[in-house]
Amino acid sequence: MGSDKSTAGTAVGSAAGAPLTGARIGRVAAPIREQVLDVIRQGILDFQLRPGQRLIERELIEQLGVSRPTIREVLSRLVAEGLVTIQPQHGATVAVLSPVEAEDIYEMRVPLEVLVMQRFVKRATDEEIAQLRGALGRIEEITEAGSETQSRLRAKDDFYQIVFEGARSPVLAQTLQTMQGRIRLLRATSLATAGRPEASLEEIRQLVGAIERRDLDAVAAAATAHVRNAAASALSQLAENEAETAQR
Amino acid sequence: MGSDKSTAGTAVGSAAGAPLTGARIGRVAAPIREQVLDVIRQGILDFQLRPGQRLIERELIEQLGVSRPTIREVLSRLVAEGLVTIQPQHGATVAVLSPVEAEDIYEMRVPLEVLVMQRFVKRATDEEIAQLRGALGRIEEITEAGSETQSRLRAKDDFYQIVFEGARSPVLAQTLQTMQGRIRLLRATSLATAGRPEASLEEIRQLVGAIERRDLDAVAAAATAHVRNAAASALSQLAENEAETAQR
DNA sequence: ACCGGCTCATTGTCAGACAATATTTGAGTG
DNA sequence: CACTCAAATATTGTCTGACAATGAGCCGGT
Repeated sequence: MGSDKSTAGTAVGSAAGAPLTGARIGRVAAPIREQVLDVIRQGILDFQLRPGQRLIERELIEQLGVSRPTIREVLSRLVAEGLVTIQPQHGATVAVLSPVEAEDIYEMRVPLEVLVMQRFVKRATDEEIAQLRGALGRIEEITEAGSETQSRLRAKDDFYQIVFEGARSPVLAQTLQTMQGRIRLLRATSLATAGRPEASLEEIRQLVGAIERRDLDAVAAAATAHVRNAAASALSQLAENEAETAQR
Repeated sequence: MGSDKSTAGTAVGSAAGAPLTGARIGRVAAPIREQVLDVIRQGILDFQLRPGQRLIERELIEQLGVSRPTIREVLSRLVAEGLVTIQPQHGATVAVLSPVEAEDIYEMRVPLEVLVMQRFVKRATDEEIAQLRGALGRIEEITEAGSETQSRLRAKDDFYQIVFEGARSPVLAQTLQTMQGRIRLLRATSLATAGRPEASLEEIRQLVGAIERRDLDAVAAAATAHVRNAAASALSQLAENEAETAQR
């Protein structure tokens, strides 16, 4: 199964005499820990690893075929991202987002998302704006087809990816990306998928329209509305879940 | 010097027969890597480690008396905090903040700081507000005494500590704390200390006043002004420095 | 049926090792 | 004398193996 070990190790080695060609494309260096990081993060973000689930080092080692130091480094990184919690003598678990934290994150997201969207307006090329329109189109398709949550999430990720690129602010992008990751945790917790795809879509349409018109105020309004609505939807659903759980 | 090794190791072990007393207070567990993390972070924040300086694993190991995995874990964490940069096959250096990044961070800080201050107004106890006034007093003293940059920074840290506590939003607090850390890097880069202590002090006075009156709008205005001015000052100084360096 | 002790699972930390790559130094040449 | 190429060195990336210490669950005794 997971015998990825060989990936980096052997491969290129000492082939023959060809002295110049052997380099560049070989690209032996695909830092293992980056790969591991991506795998686990994706596992969390795709809900394969559920919030609250324990992440036992030995198991991860076996499944991924890497060594313990690597795993530990990766887990540390994920802690920093807020996707994993470590209890001192007890180990790592996939983070569980409390409603209060979720609310905070949404509240922080509002102004930051306004900022990034306005940046996009100011800095993106026409081509990038066109790409954004394209990404919107894909979201529309998926929503109309009533497709899986997974693919809609992915389409939205693409959308944001374009925004982040065009906004030319790595710091802002990274912060927002982390926040969105944590919020996705929430979605896993509340099983949600907060089924308001149509409303959400319309908000995004508004947003893209405002961006194309380069109307900063409208952009701010649309971004604010979008995040606020998403927050309201997610939190109410969460509250519901909470109530149910409590009743039991 | 750094023979902290013994801290955890020997201590409690297998003393004699006393079966019950050995526990609790002993507190053998002071996670080494947390200590290491604090030491290095503090080193960076106190300018002992200058931006751009290389952080060679072997040296850190020798100086701190811990093992390599520990060091690497800590460095990873610091990367996540934005205080350290790692270039793939080349190692870690203390992060250097570019003017562009700095501007971004300040811009993000504005709305977040408004948020945290408003939260403080809404959630802090009267006692906490009084503590804030006290912290302001200490900043005043230090400023009037024309004391060292270091102690003024520390006093301001205390001030913010109270704000973060009272705002009851760990997520927000952590984000802002990280940002402030990165900004402090900037200060080290531009040697700065941005000598505008009086103006800054007056702004903080305004802020505290608004908080005591529980005037949310005034709080927002004061917080915005404070961050904006700090940004302007820091960035202009940075630009100056840049120009000088370029001339040479 | 409850409490205490014991075993086991898991983490925290270390030491040492090896390969792969970047940087620097040095030597040879035009 | 400047420049290019090759060897030597320094440093990171990763693995293996080991041990102590702590927390959790189980089992037997009262």
